[in-house]
Amino acid sequence: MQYNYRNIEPKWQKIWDERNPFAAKNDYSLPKYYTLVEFPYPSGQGLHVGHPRPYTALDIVSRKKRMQGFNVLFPMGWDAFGLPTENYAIKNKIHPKIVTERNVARFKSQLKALGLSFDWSREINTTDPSYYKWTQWIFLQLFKKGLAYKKEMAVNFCTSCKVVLANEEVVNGVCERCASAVIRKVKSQWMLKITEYADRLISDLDGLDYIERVKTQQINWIGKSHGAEIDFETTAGDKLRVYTTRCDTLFGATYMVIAPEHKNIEKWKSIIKNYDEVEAYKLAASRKSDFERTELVKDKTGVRLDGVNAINPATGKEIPIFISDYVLAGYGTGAIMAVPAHDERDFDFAKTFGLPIIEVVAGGNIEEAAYTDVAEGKLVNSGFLNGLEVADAKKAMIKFLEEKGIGEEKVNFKLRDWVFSRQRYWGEPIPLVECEKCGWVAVPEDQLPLELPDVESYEPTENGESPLSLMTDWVNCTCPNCGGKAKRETDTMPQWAGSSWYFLRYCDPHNDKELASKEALQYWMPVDWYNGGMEHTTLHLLYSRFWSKFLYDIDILDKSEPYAKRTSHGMILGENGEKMSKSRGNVVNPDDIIRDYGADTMRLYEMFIGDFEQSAPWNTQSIKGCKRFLDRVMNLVDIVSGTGVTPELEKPMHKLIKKVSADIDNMRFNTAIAAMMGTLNTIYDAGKITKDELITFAKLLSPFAPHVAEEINELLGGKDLISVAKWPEFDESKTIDDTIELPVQINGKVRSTVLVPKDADKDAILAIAKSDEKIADSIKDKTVIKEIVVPGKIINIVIK
RNA sequence: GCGGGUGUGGCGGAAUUGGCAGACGCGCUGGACUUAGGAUCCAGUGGGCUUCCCGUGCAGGUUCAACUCCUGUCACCCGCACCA
Repeated sequence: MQYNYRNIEPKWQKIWDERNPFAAKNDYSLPKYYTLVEFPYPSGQGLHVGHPRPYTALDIVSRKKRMQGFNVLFPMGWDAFGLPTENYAIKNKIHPKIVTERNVARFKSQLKALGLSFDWSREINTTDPSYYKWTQWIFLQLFKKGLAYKKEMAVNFCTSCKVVLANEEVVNGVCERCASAVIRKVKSQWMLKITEYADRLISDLDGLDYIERVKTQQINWIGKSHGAEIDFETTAGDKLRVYTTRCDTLFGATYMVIAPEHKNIEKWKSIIKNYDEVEAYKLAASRKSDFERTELVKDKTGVRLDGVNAINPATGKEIPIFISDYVLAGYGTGAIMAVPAHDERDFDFAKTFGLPIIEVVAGGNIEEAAYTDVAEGKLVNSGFLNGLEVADAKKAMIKFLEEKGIGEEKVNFKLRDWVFSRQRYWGEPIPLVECEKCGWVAVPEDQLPLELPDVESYEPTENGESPLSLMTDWVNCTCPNCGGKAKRETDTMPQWAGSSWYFLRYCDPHNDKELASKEALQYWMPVDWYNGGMEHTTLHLLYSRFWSKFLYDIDILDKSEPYAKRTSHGMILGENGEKMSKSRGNVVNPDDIIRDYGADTMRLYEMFIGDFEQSAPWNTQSIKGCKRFLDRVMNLVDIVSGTGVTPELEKPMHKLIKKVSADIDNMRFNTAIAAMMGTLNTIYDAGKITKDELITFAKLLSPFAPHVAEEINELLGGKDLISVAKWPEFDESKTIDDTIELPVQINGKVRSTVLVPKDADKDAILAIAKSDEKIADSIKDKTVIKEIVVPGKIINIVIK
């Protein structure tokens, strides 16, 4: 039976569209399963073959769960605010809304051509005012609870374009579009206090089924560290506070370093003798990003503050103070005590500047390198700490600091608050007004959504303000509080905002009273299985968990964690093994693949390409194998005869059901397909198959290649959709062979294999092994030292 | 630099988690069918000095047994907070 995918794929897609068998039901008494994939940013390039990999994977999971009787929610939408659309709009003078509509239409038709079982009736779009009304509403709740605040922040500013740039738009320190110098400009920005949730974001990971590397990456990103803050007296008559995780090494602090932005520099201006030099260094540092600054370059740079010294509170000695850009203003107190003997960065700096290196923990060779091991070594040269282990020394030091009132224990996080302002047009307007009398005031909730006004130009303004700031009619307003003169906030939200809660909207996407009804949220949440890229592990995943916890705290959600399970797929690389990108010219368009091989083949290949969690290079040649497999499966329709069980296929079929079911649950799609290929070969060897067996085979195949499965089912007389048929079950006893082939090793090398009954005991197995001709030959005239029999696994005879 | 990960035939990968390394597929070789083959079918396919030996980035170690565990080392990939 030849099959023509160009006819049958559109045919079944149309039928699915009409009958809508994949819509999630609003019957909350059914067992539910919520599968989620990251909704795409609808870029101008359309889908590339990387997109369908995770979509197909969770489509397979969703289809299987439906066939197992679950009420499945598997939705799709568009994360459509963002920079590329805005830049395209600026360049081509087209409204970003139009650009977005176009891109969404293209993406949607491409996704539909893949036969994905999304519930399209729940489609959402973050740029839709009926959606971002609730994004704004959540922001207002954060604002009202004091979790949104304004802070001076450095931003990238192109001196030529007069535009605030994203980090990505800064390439080698210059503007991506005009190659002019980029400076760090200080602006007042809205911030969200995600750091208040830092502890919970770590501890609540405990009960969750996230793959391990996602958990560790989150924990490390949040970066909880235990340490102490210590005050150092200075010769300027004031104090300089540092944060350290190694307060035990205080006796070894031979100098101090403060960040170039540290406020004391301004304060000490009159007593710093080399202020010009310091100022010049500050300027140079302002041109670097944090990333460039912490990158360990060969030579550390810095300038000593001539005229001010600090006093080490442990030794009482005067030590110099430097500014250097390896110390960041945003972490800890923006100042450190430098212990070159036990910190690599301090060691390098001390070597460069010829500063004293004093060993205070024995165990290393500080002539050669800093000794940073905290598990081993005792304190030396450290007064009252001498002889203590590092951990004990830390405790003793904290006690000392607290008694003297010059410091205390302190927990610090690497996690920083979330910069929530963008000086851009294509984002959700921040629904706040600044009143001359009342300060920042929330736009009343009944006035939401605060819609994005139409502007003439999407370019940010001369001074780096958002394009919205030019719309005086829109900006000038009255204060909702006192009725006085007020101005609207003209910054917009980052793209992260809309994606921080979208999974909640899917639960009840058309609700105009609430972001979603309480019942819908109680029923559907949490997401049972969320798959997405590793690149979203630290930002999107953390931001959305943060918002969920906040919504839990204000009683919108009854669970504080949004995702019960999180997995991550590997990237599909170009044929040359490099990341697919337009600039590398190695992008493969799924449209071409669907045209030449069909959607089922494309789906199958993307799942067969390798371990789902690992990246794999695309190879158009290899697709043929998947096409051949589907052709051969279709051909079974011609040899099918009778009903019931074919004796030689009974066990292979039961094994296959078991294997495919387990592999889907464990996201081992590649081996599930390999098993189906193997069984198909067995069927061909047998040369026959019954109708019942072929239908079972089609059911197992249907999550992977749904069009082919539907077609086979129809050809065999099936009236209902196989996509929602009952998933096959297996009989465990029929998956076990009566005899097992066991390898027999001599001295760890396989010399023969023997067939043993499945329930034979060790002695029986050994006897069979020894009666094997080859084995008997090997052990005669030799001394047997040891005999190892692992039933079901192996026999190893050690001889001399 | 910091954090996370990967390394197995010509290629993508598999190996029940310490038990036959290379399942399944691509490619390749030979054959069948054919006017034709970039279709289909059949057989073979890690390497070598082929009763045997070697082989999972590299160097050691533990074990009856190591792709799997331990120590060291090299290479590559992803993220680094205004790309999404």
